[in-house]
Amino acid sequence: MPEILEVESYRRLAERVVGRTIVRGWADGYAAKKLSSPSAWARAVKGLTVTGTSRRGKLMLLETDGVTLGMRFGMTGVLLINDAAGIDGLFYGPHRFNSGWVRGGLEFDDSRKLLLHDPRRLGRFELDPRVGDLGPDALTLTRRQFDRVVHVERGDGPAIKARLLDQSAVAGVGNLLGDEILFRAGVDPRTATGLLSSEQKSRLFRSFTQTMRTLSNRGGSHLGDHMDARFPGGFCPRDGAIMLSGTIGGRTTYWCSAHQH
DNA sequence: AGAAAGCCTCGGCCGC
DNA sequence: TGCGGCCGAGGCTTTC
Repeated sequence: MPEILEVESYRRLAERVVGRTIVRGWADGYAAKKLSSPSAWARAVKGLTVTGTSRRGKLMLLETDGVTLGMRFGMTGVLLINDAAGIDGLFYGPHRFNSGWVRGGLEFDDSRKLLLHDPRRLGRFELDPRVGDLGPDALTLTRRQFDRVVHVERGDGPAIKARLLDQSAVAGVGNLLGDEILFRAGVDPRTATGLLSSEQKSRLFRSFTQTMRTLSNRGGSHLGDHMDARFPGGFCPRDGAIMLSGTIGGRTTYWCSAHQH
């Protein structure tokens, strides 16, 4: 569930702890999988003061007076802050809170806690993450940046769907946003990136920015126009044609048999 | 029971 | 034929 729009909402939530000092941090073996050990998180974060928040694609960043703290949410991770008012957060996956699903977090000097709630254990904490490995952020992608996203050095390149999901090309597009961008642009997800016509590229860029803006306003990556037809045997909400599906870029992909070509 | 919205690793193979 | 890099498949993990 967490694609770029969800992670951006987590970042806005995390703004509430800017200025606070971390008195304690903890992480289980899964949340700390990218660190040298689970205790490395607790050691590194203690005493840090949060100076700001940031984000690149699906990677959320807490800036501090020391190391930068990175958080990834995998497929089911949600960021929560509990305070006197109780659990405060957004749910996109299992729509309930289970304390057994809290994989790690931070406690601040005002006793609030920032929690990683993650049933499937694919969320990760990082210390000074390598933001430079990621492409430009999808929420602010310019046409110039997009042209590099669809640029292919040699051969025909990967399917455009796979390229859109490549976080080193553009950071933040997940499976649902990728399908929605292609659906709105009327482009077949299997099209080799290097074989896209200039007209298709233009349509894709317009669709890209429009999808980000529209779904952000609607409130989530799962609120795209094609979602109603996202099941085997579904019909395109735009023209009524049968939807096709298959695995592209390693993920289940749905597209319209008529208007996406 | 099978599939799931992220990400990492590995191995095959393409192209120079 | 050799090598580096690209690209796709598979695995992780738990839930509904």
